Amino acid sequence: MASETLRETVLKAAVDYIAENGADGLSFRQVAIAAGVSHQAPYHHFSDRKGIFEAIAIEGFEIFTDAMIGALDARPNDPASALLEAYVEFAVGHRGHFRVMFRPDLCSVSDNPELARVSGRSFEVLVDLVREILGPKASVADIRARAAAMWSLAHGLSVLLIDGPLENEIGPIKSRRALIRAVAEHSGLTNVTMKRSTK
Amino acid sequence: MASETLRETVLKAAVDYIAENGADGLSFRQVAIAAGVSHQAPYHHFSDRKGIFEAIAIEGFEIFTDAMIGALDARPNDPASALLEAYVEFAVGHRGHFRVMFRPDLCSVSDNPELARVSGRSFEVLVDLVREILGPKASVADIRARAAAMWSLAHGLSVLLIDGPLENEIGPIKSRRALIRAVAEHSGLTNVTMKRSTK
DNA sequence: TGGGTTGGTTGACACTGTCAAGACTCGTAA
DNA sequence: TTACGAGTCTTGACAGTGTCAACCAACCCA
Repeated sequence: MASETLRETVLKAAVDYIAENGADGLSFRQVAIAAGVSHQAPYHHFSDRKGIFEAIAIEGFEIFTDAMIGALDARPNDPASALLEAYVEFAVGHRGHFRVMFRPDLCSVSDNPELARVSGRSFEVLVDLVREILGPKASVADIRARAAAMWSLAHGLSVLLIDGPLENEIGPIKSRRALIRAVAEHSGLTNVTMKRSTK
Repeated sequence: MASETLRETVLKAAVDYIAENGADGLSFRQVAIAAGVSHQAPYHHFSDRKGIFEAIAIEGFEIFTDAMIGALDARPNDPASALLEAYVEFAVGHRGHFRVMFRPDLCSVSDNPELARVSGRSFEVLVDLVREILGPKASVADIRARAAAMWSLAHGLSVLLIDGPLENEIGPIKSRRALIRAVAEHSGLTNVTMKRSTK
């Protein structure tokens, strides 16, 4: 039990640090001594520095997937907007996780099967939605392109928001939700009607 | 002269390293000894580790802006697509620069006026285009939202491409240019007609 | 009772960014 | 010619980092 709490303590401290300062200055040792434990103790819970990032990413993808599914369930008649909003709100609200999840130099999908599984599950939510939007007659190429477009828009907006350049250039953002909706409007990717309903 | 070449050598070596391995493992000392010089020599050309990243970012934004302007000049009747393509191609072709330019933890715009200037100039290219597309009657809010949407789409696609997850999930990409065009098609952000011509 | 697993410790290693001080090579002024 | 000062590079040191190795203290179960 004590071990479980140490693992969780380390994880939480790391996520908080990354949300504030970015992932790169994170010190294995500092996290340990901040948790009141020797500099080597975390090694019993994480294989190495990378192991912490992988654990953060896995936790992040699980929260992320649930958030997207929840948003789609809550707004079934505006699914693309709901997904976009859920994506960006997750990134902003969990930037400690988000900053790690898409950084292959920190946590490689090819090195960790569990990470590959949960990140794949996230992507499936998007692809399933695209299939519903485009209908059964859509080509694979179209599905890929549409998924890439929606993912790019959501991901780009998220990154530009949490890393700061967007606010830096277009000025302070009063309502993030209003901006997301306006971006969605202009993109042409939302406001869609389903071509069929699955399940 | 010899100093100039050392500065350039260090810069080039750093960019190449980052393109391969990401920015975080970059070692000031390794770069120095790889250039055949003492571990302290680069300090006469860069104030500190951050100084290298700022120099890379400034160089990157200059290339970036030129690339976008060149693409707009080359395809005046399809400017939004031209910009999107130029953005993504720059990111892929100069990933060593791109990986640094939008990382405020590595190079902060607020700490370096020159960096603020060149990054602002890049953004102006985008906003000028949006103004042309939307016409003189467009509201500020619409211009902001449209610019944010185009930037997000381009930035997101770039990040997902160079960091790998896109190819990881949708499978191998035969023609990057074809994918970019398909993504542009699916979004309503390209295929626009100018509402007025400036200059 | 006793051995093995689990979770923790201390100590050491090479490597990092950075500070401090010295050395070499110049062009220019005395 | 000589002296000097700026610019460039070197060597040496320091604290902090990730990681390896060995040791210690519980605890569970045969």
